[in-house]
Amino acid sequence: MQVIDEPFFTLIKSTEFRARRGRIVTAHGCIETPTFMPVATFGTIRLLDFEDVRRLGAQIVLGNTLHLESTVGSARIKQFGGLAKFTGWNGPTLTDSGGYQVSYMWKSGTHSADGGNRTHNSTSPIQKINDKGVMVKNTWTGQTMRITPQIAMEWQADIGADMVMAFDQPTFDTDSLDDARISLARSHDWTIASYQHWLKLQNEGRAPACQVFFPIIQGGRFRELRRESAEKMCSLDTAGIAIAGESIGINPDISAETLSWVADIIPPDKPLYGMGLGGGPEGFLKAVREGLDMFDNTSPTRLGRCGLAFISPSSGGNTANKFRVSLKKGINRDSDSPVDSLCDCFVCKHYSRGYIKHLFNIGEGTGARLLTYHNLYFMESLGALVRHAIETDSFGDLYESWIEDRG
RNA sequence: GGAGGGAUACCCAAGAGGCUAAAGGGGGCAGACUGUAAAUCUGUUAGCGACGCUUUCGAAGGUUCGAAUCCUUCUCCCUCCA
Repeated sequence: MQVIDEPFFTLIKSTEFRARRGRIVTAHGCIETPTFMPVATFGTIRLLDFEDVRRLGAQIVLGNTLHLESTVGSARIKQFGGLAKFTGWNGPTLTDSGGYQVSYMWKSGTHSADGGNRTHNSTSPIQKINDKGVMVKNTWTGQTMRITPQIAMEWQADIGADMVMAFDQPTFDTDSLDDARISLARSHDWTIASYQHWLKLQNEGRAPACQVFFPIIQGGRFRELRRESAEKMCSLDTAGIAIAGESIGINPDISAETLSWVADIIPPDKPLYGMGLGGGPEGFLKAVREGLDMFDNTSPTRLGRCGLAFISPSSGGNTANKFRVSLKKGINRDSDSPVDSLCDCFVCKHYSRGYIKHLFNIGEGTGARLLTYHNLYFMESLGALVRHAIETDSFGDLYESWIEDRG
């Protein structure tokens, strides 16, 4: 692993609102921010290969520690020289710890708050959660796996991504203030345990020298908890900061509000990563406006597989339709128009809506592949537009042209 | 010419006197999709002046309190034998 002289994050330009232009330097390459990061949960972007991923403009991809450990295994990835080499991507990578999966798989069963412990139904693969960690049934092998903050960081050290995340516990938006406090306290304990153990791993040379750690701000829908969490997470001497939870992942306005609650606490020299930031193009623009530098979301890939494509305002995209069009709808049967009239991805250059509708009708996976490619290209292009706009002091104009003023 | 089998909603296909406006698929339409238990899931799919009414299981009659279901005739399709 090469040694890097440059700082991990450089703030290139601050601008109107809180939008800012930055650059992240990793051992596997630079990342211009703000940027969208495609999700390669199992070490692959579903239906694409990494040649596609490079071509569509991705700068970094995500892997998920729980999914990788449950399948190929972190030890084997280490033998291959780390995630970037193993997958052939060879570019910057980030791994999520699995904390999110634990929480939402737990939540998907019948659950109730119970002193920070939750009772659950038997269909959930999460067998037990307590302050020390989690017992999870491996969905692929059926084996029971133990996850603690320490174990999660060891797996991430071996997987060897450029950026690793704390093993946290997301606060549910539906939690009462008392439950949210309990959950947040555990999340903080786990994050600090994650960080301390990761520092140890790095000192021992088990974690790559150029790997960096991100703690995660939680706190759900409570301003005071969000601020408390931000203070605590930012007090750690880490290269970056992440913010997460349902209120980051779902509604763009709530995401933006949540970001605004903590904006003054985030140090300007740390990149801010919105985990699973939802809302597609709208979410992206609104979060950038509140100072977000990097974010990921599964929607471009998942929606693409389900027949939904992102479209720009030039093709009728707006906040009401979430900048989406469904290529499965009958109205597209006779359409020889591209998915998006201004997009210059190979899908929009060569294929019509009618043809893609036909591919979905016959159940041919190529349709899903084409939309996966388009959607990721779209998000990466939007990132490039945003960066250019910030550089040329026109972010406000770009924002207005996409997000209409609704009173 | 003779002997069987069949016809059910947009399509395929269950049902063999009341619990059937009619299972299940497909297709259509609508909706959802967070750090991917997801190329997935959910709802809906005769009509209307909708907690009710009207029409509907190839067609026309009949039996019955009640028929997609039983009987008669007719139409069309398939298989086998001449």
